[in-house]
Amino acid sequence: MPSYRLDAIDRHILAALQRDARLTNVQLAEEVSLSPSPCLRRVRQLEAAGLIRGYHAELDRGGVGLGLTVFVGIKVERHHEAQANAFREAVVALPEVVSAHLVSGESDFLLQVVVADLAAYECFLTGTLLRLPGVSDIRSNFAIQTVKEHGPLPLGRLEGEGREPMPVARRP
Amino acid sequence: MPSYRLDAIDRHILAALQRDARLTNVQLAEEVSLSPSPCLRRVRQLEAAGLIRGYHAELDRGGVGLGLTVFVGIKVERHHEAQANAFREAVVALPEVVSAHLVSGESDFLLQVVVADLAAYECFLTGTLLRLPGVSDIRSNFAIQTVKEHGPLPLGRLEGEGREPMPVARRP
DNA sequence: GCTACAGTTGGCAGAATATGCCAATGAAAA
DNA sequence: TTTTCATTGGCATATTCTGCCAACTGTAGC
Repeated sequence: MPSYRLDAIDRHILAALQRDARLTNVQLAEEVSLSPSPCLRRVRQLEAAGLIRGYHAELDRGGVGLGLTVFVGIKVERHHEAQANAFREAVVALPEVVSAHLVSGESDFLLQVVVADLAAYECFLTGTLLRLPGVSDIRSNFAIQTVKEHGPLPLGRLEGEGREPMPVARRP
Repeated sequence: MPSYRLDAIDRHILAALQRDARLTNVQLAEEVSLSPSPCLRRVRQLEAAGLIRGYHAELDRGGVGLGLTVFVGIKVERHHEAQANAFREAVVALPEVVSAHLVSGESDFLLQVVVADLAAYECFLTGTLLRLPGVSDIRSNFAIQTVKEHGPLPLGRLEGEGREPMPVARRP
């Protein structure tokens, strides 16, 4: 289990696959100035190391009939640890919840919820969210306009083009 | 320009590609119980209709050295429309900003920002965000734990398995 | 300076896949 | 029933995937 170091080519590969996950290995190899064999090997290594967690199609939410995105701030009663775990597990299992983070600040959790319309959200809020274990307060912020979405991670911000810039641990 | 209607097979295709964008067309065809030819044709149609906006690799943020995610609420002075546009364009151009929405509620905009660490965020906040045009207030909520991320859109919540459920317009 | 060595690369070949074309199928309209 | 139209499945060819092996590069040790 060697600990992993990303060189410039690895970052180039990650950036390219982040932009277009359906690149052919031949295309990818050409983009990063490598022949297909070592390119594929690097991709497999990045996958095995857990740096690439998956490949996903990005869908048009409005187009598939999911027109409403809501950012939901939730406060929970922090008395029991078991209750907090129950809350987390419940949230993970909800298909309408696209992402959920424990955050600092006013709310304890920040959820991104995707539903068809306001009626569906009302149903989800009163029928599901408000009944989750330990919830003490919910604040719903509706997305009125999407300015930017699914932006790529800023890999360019890591380090220059140095040889072996950054030690990276394998999956914890 | 035929307006688009999703049937059960289309939704199945979308769900599968959302889960794993590197599925082979042969695998995808088998999963949706179609032969490769019509399967590929449907995928191409879904892409052309704009329902599939792209395919992206999901990276491990910590693994690539981007260990800090911050949700940033921003209030802007709403006096000039031109100023609001300038703000939007500036935000879109920032690589650290992974997503940005105009939202209802306390803040006007909600940004998701990804940086290496707290020092990088301090630099980004004081050197970039606070200097954006029209910003009047900024509230930073740090992600302490990621409970769920990149959850698939809940296509199952759309309609039953009816024939031609839902009219969908082409790209606006 | 020279040798041994570890890691990486590039090329090759067989298997699998992508993709355009055409006939066949099935359902709705006349 | 017949016509029409959209969709499907199969086929052939070009491209790609992927494991294997030899060559190369840079480093450490002698």
